[in-house]
Amino acid sequence: MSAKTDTTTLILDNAQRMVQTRGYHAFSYADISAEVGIRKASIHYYFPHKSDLGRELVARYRESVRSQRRWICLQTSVPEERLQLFAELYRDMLRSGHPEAQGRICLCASLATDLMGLPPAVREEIQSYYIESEAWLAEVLEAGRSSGLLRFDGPAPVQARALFAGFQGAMLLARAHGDAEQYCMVAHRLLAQLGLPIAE
Amino acid sequence: MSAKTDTTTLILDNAQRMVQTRGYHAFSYADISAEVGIRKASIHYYFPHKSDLGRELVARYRESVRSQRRWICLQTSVPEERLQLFAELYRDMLRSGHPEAQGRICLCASLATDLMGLPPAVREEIQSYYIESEAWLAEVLEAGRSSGLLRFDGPAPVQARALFAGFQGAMLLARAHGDAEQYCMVAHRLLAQLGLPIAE
DNA sequence: GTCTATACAGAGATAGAC
DNA sequence: GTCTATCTCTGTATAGAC
Repeated sequence: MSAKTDTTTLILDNAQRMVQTRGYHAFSYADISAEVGIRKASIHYYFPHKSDLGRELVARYRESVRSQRRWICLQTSVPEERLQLFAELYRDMLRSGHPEAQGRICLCASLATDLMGLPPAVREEIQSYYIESEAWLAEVLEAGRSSGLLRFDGPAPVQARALFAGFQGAMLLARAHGDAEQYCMVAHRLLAQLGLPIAE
Repeated sequence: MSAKTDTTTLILDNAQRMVQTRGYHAFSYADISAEVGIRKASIHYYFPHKSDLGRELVARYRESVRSQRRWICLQTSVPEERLQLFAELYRDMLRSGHPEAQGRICLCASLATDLMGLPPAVREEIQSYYIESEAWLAEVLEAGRSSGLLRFDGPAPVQARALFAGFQGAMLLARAHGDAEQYCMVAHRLLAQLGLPIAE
């Protein structure tokens, strides 16, 4: 219950939710102001420019997902289970929010759309997120193949990127269809193709 | 050489390119004005509201892709080859533009990010696009499985959605990595997983 | 059809008081 | 730290002349 409730965190939390649901260019300092309960000008005290806010948003998100991957590695050392738990991170994002999920997708999937219209500093954070995520998946895939539990051809980094692309796209599709469960079905299928026994 | 060059088409072409590269909220009537060479106010003659422009954009795109799918069906009746050609539609989008591809992704992938901040009429067009595309892929997949050339488990519509999600996500990733060829590698891997022989 | 001119709202941002 | 006040720029949209 002792969640951090300092102003910086409140601003970031609300900004992140809005980017995940509406995109970078569709939220403003005025929107945050209304949610957090302080005036527009006060937000500039914490984040002088919107690009500062954007960069910090991605940096924090990267660190958060990184820490969730570490958590996954503590839970299990079975490659299939690690992939399954990773898929569930994104499932939980889609489901999060009020009763009927509003549909939050991966922060970086949302930002990747506007990529070309984003400050360079933000763009680089996004690229790093993708590189990190794909590298982790590649490691897990390779471990699974070595142990004979996963089956796929070609280099693990390519398979990792294909799997990751599937997750990112599945989030977009699930939200467009207005049904978070569509994500789960697709994720399940993607993992099953790797030779996973029926799980979850 | 007799491409339509009427003003309506010019506006739509430029607007589409900007949405595909920057997103819906990151282009304005002023931007189009500069590209097409008429004043902002004149654009309102063709599209009174931006939402009118957005709706027409997706409707035209839907029809265009629909017609390209028909073209694919005329080229070949081999399921694997149809999937391959479909994947190449998106590859060509990523590559299109000036020498070094600027990275145009699927119009609907771009719009799907801002989905919640879009006029309902636009949102419905996008959903229809996804439903159509997935239905076509499901048909092709089922035909391939029947003929013994493709291998996958479970219902074809789910596999179709997983494949489509892979394409959409691969476009996002390829652009984020700044390399359209990454899309090709992922698309190739996605198709190979369906039991395709090494092609192209 | 295309123009000039203008209205109006919202955006990001700053100055300076408390 | 947070406020009020203000600024400038941009975005969407309309009116009316040509």
